[in-house]
Amino acid sequence: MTNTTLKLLAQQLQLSISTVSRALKDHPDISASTKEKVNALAQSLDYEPNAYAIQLRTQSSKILGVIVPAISNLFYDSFISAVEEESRKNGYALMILQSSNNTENELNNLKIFRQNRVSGVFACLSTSIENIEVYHKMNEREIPVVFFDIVPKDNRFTKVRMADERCAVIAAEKIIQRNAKRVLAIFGDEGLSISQKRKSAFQNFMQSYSPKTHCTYFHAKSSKEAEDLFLKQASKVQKADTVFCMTDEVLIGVMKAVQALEIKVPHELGIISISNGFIPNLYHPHISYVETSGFELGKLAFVQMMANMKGGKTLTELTVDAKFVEGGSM
Amino acid sequence: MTNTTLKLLAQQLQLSISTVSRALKDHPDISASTKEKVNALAQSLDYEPNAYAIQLRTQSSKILGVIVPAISNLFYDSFISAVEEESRKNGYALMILQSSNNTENELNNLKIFRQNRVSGVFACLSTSIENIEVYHKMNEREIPVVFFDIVPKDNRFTKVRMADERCAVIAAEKIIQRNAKRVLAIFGDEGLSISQKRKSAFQNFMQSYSPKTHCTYFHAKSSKEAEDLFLKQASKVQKADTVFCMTDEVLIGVMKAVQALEIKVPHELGIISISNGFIPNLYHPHISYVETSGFELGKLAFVQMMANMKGGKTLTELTVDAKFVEGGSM
DNA sequence: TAAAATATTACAAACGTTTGCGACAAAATT
DNA sequence: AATTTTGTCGCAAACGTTTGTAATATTTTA
Repeated sequence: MTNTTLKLLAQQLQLSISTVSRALKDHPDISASTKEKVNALAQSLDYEPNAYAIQLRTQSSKILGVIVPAISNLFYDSFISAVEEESRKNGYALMILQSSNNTENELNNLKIFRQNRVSGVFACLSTSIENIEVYHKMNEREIPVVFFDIVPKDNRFTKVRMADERCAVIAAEKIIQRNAKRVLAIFGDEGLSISQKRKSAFQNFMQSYSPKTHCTYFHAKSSKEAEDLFLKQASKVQKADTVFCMTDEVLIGVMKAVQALEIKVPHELGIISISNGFIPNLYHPHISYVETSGFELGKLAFVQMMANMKGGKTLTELTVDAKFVEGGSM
Repeated sequence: MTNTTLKLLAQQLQLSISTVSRALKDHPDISASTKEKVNALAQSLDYEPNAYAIQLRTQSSKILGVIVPAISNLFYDSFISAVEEESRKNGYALMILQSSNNTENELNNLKIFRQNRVSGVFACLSTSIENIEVYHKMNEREIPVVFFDIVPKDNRFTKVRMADERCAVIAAEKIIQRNAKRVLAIFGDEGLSISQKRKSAFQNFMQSYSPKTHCTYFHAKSSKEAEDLFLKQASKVQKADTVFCMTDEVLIGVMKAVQALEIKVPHELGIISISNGFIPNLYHPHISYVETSGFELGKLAFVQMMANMKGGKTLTELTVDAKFVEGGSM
């Protein structure tokens, strides 16, 4: 069965294509009576406008692109979820591609976006950073780019991200409030700037406000690494009374070790992490965490995208603030 | 800056549009020398074919639609991840929409798909089932639909799903092997057919092969429900020595209770679940589970989609088999 | 009643491709 | 030398819209 088009409607109604087109969009030029007829027929033949033809004609698509390192990721999928929700409300559809943290994929994805003439892209940089030029190419083509989470330094772009340093500082505050003596702080992949930022913020805060607290710092790239690391530390004579986990990955590893060693939380060990909340709430007691909501970030990113598309350039770096969520682990 | 088009290339090279078009796709009619020239210019002006124009002309898009209840879901995101990977390899891009288990959204999403003339859609039914007619509309328009996970009974469609009954049977086998005396079996939402199927398969198997084993059956819609349920059961005199968790949700709830009660796994309690593996591996010891891989399901779904698009109708219901993964909880 | 204003509809070009067919030359065949 | 084949390339239509402008009919105004 062939799709019904304006032409078909026009023929059946003995009208011109343009009249039909205008009738369907309630154009004032068209009389009420023909509008009725047109709508009735369109309904019964269930006419659906061909998005491609529209986009070709109007040179603007109702599609937004999203590039994430991975879709199966606790943080990103809540981001996507939020963006999708907002997009749908505003008549946009999403095209989601994953880079798998691979530059080649990322470039490929961008090409697909350009070829599909998306009207904007949300991008989370893959960890290899040399490839920012391509994003300029997008801007040249007047395709706004909103970076999220892992953003470039270049301030010619619009960026939204979590208040990374704040997260670490809030965690440090709580640790000090708890009156911790020996702290084990495990951060994420040392190569990522986000790890560095959070680490130095944490370190500085601890230094300034509680220099007597003994802190040891580590990095872990995977939950396995974090688990091994914690096990090793736990076998030492001077055990930590508090552990800070920068990421969900780290927390997962630590928790496995904690369960294996049957350490009592929070009596023997206080735990605090940075997370969107899903993982921390898997345990008993719930782990206290500083919340970084991909959901809110998504909402914010969408607002920025709209601003970019409507008005002129809004080159800003916005951050969504973090808040502490009390579990029972501190 | 305006996008470079075939027309532009043609003008600059003093060639016709058709020649340029053919040159770019290595058509045998075109001489090697002009192919070179065309490619060179296309390269330097970084020409990108306009997907809309192509799709309008060829009446076939390189876009596949995916409808999932929710993107942020351990199972679905691995499905999406797999489909995305396969799609990219085959030159397709994905348009992902979430129904939020809401019929209205689902219909809306389908409309978007039709308007964007996607060349196929992967759909997971939202739990309200009356709306299958729309999918017939898709088929009438020759847009193949591949259902996954939650599929309609109607066998005019192509379906892929997990071997639901098998999963439950495998779990039952393992429970019998363990020589369990008292089993607590907690299934998912009673309203879902998948819960019913798994339950009766489990029940039948236990009846047939180990009638002496004492089993109690429950349903839980959320992890909180499962947690409360387990807590209540654990306070009884006759405690279960084995618990079966049909879903991740259930497992999460049970594990919270288990941790709260400081029950020793597997000595005091054996645990087995059905899962894709993420949640079970969060605990120590790892929870044994029957694997249902969204990933494999995604791969399978894609193959079916391609078959549907190429050849004629392949109306089959395929299932991906399940396998037992040993953790330390049994 | 003629002129002007308004209401309603139609025409046609354009968006950027693809593709069947025809045009023309050069090369090969008779 | 006349004819056929082959190699290159261009013309033009089509995909389904949108939209500026022209055309016609109807009403209002002077």
